[in-house]
Amino acid sequence: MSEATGEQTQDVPPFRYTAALANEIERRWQDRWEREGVYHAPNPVGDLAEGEVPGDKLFVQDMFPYPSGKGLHVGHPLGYLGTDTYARYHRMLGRNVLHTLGFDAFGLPAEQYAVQTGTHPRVTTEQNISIMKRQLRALGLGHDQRRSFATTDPDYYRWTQWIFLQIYNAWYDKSQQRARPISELIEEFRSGKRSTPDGRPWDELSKAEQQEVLAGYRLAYLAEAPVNWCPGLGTVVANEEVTAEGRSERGNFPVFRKNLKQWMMRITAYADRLLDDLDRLDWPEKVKTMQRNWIGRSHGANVYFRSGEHTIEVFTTRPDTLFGATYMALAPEHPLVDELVTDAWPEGTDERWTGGKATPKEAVAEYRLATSQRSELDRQEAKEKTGVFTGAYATNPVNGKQIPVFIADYVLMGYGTGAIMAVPGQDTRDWEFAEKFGLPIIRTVQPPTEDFSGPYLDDGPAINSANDSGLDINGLGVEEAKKKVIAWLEDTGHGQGTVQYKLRDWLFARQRYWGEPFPIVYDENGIAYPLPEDMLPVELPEVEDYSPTTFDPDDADTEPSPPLAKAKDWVEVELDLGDGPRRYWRDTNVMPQWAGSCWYQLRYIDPHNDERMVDPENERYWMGPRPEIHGENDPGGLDLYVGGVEHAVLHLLYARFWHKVLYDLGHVSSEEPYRRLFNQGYIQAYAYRDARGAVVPAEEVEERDGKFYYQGQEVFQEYGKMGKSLKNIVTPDEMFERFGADTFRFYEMTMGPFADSRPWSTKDVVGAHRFLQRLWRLIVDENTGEVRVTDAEPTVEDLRALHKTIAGVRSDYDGLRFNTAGAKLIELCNYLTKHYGAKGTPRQLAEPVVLMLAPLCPHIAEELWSKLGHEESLVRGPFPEADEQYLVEDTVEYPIQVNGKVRSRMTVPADASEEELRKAALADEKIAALLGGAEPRKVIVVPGRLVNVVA
RNA sequence: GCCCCCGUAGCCCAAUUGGCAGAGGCAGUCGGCUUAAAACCGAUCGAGUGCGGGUUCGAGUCCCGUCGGGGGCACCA
Repeated sequence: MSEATGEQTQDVPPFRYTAALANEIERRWQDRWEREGVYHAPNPVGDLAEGEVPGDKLFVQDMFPYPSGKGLHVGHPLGYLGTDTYARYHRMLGRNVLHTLGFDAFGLPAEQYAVQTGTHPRVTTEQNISIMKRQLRALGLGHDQRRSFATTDPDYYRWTQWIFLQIYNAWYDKSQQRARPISELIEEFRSGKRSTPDGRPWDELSKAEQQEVLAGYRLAYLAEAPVNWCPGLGTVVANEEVTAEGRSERGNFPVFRKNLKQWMMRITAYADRLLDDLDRLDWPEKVKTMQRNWIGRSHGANVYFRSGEHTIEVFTTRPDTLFGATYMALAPEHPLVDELVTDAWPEGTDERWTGGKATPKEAVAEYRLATSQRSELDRQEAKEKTGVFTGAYATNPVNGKQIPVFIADYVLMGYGTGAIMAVPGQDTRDWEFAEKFGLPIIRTVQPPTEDFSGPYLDDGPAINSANDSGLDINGLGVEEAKKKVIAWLEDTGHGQGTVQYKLRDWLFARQRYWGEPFPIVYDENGIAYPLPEDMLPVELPEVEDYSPTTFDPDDADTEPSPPLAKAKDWVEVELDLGDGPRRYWRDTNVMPQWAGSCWYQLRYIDPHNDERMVDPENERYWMGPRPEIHGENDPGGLDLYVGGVEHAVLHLLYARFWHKVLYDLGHVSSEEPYRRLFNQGYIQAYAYRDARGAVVPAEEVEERDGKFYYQGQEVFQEYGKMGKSLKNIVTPDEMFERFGADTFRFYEMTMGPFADSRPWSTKDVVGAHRFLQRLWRLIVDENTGEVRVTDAEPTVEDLRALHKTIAGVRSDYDGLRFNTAGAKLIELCNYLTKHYGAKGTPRQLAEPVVLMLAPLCPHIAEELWSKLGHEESLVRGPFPEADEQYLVEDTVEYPIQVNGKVRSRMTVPADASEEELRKAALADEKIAALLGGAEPRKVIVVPGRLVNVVA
């Protein structure tokens, strides 16, 4: 059986472009590229400078990969190949291109492995990085390797810590809308320009009191904050890491709200700028929308409702509906509830309001207990509105009406003021509540129809909205009505216009080992001290056990104890921080994984600089604003950032925040890190399950007549991510072995639009392979290995085909349309094969084809280029230019339509005027016959396209 | 529940942005090479654009409705 394969290979011509030959070529060129440093991009200054740099530059970046130990599947490199192709194209055009790839190497998998096996996470991480580097190298990526690093390198995280200190030592000056050094704030306090909270002079405050005041301003601050404590993991998790069911995304353990002292980042100070500057970015609209929703700015008003001697403050985005407020609802946790609740039910209290209790106090206590016992899941899934009356009434400021005050769990303490004015006429939740509790419903916006039922949420003229104190908004639209009501509230002292955000401050601490330690120590009184720059980096200590202390997953009354706390010798240090040698205790938290990826683009620019995070001159060159190219509003940043849409909110928002702080403090010249963002699609794959629902190996499934079979049994197709559990993984290594890297690259880049997700199909890869074989054969004799190009002059037809392709391919590469660029190259190759397959290709045609292919398939292109007699690598071009004279045709064939349907065709000179086209079309026999002598009503002439006769 | 994206040959995808529905690949069919085969070569077949309306001289493209697939957010006042 196996003998057959041996005979097969004997028949293959010795110099055919096979996988084996491809592999040999690829390895050889990868070695040469590395040896010659062809992808090195010079900097203006510093250790990577080589004299004058070209003014024309391009900074391309892929989203930071985590070096997983599992190795890559064919879906992973998609983005890297896209940026590589784009970068190569621009490098060939003569631009200075910065493209490299580092590793976001702190993270949980290595730490969990350490917990299980005792292997140091650094060991695992370094192994994984070297595996990944080998795979990336085999793809033929044109990275400047000198600029690669991992976030776990002390040389890198030294600067992550340094940036943390910059943020810690800064505050947000609202009047100037920018961050300033904390020292300037202290000076304002000291000089009395700004008064302290209790009015005492600054220097009379104790150190602890001063620190407490400053903590209210610092952009990185310690706060007793409600956090998501997960005893099962032994750590606190961010909101984003908690599932809708109130459990940890990882491990699926219960998560409890608990007050703990934690590092926070005051990202909310930047909410407006983060929102407004989205307009200056060249990003997918989808991602901008997601960020806008996440920041969630809403304009509205805070309104004061008097209830006895208390004032209940509510936030509303619809102050125009104030006349329709028929009750109030407070979050059950609202602090005012205890004060408001009355001893007895007012006379005639509706039974539905009492929760079946004898007094409001009992009802409130009961309801609060019930609420606290319900899980997040229950509260979210509950469709039925619940609540109880507090016994208290409040006064609606616009009309003096007394309205009942309820507590209800659909009101959240964490949003707005934790209290709402309920307007059933214009709010679905309030409507449902009002119906259930028999509360009045007053419409204050006119619905479009008389028989409209339910709450009306859209715009319309205000009704029932006027009082005797000078407020009348009847007839006004929502926006105008809002403005007028806000003005009235402010004039009369009943409220004021405000802005609310959904965005919360960023919880910036993890109780883990494998992360950046904080450059902070505490004295015996718990006062925090930032370490001076010369004590950086604070390196991770060795520990015997990498796990945080975990607890019974259901025990909410436990406290975090991070692994670093176990390194006693490291935690307790004697330092001289200016007050002489004293004893301090290190912070035992580490930074979250986002920290390292918030600023890595800056380090790519100046990876070895040990004086600064990045030299300003280098930063300005690679990232500075270029208004002359990108318009006067250009914020600067990367020229192209490519990655999956899954990072639309968190990573991209956090990185923008850090970058803006660094900009405010004068460390960078760009206002945004990523000028242009592109989300590549995902490569997915089919998977198959048998009748029992068990997954079967996708590779062994056969298709017959639209049905699928595995070992003779019918199986059923589904579509999803590549992964072990679906048994549908295909690896780049398999593809290299069967076809070579260039074939793999070409297939992956041309199987569909870069932005779209699409299914992998191994059987289709052969198409790309055949194309490269054909192209190879145009230039190399398969039997002798000799170059078979000729000095023959190409025909005009040849040149038309060539230059049309050049123009198309250029614009496709520019627009990241690699699939259509590839199709155009195949088309040209097929044309050449047809005309010259038998007699050898004119050099004038062969060379441009090779050059145009180079961004997609660099190895085979280099090999052919060198066979064509060029000693220099084609990495820096040239790239063919289209000659206009071959792009215009002498004659054009026009379709002639009658009433939009093609009825005839004509060939006319390309420069025919509209009038000539019109005459020629009407003179056409078939058209004349169809018109039957009648005058056409209208003739539409679209130059270059068609003529349409309207009969 | 709300928001966003996508439905074009058996399959993956093009279509100068409102102007002749097909560039390219896979599969199929026919032929060549071969004792035979194909991860070889050549030729060829194939959809009126998910469905229903509308605007227009003209709609895959714009608008409305609907069905299907994917993604994001979610008692956010």
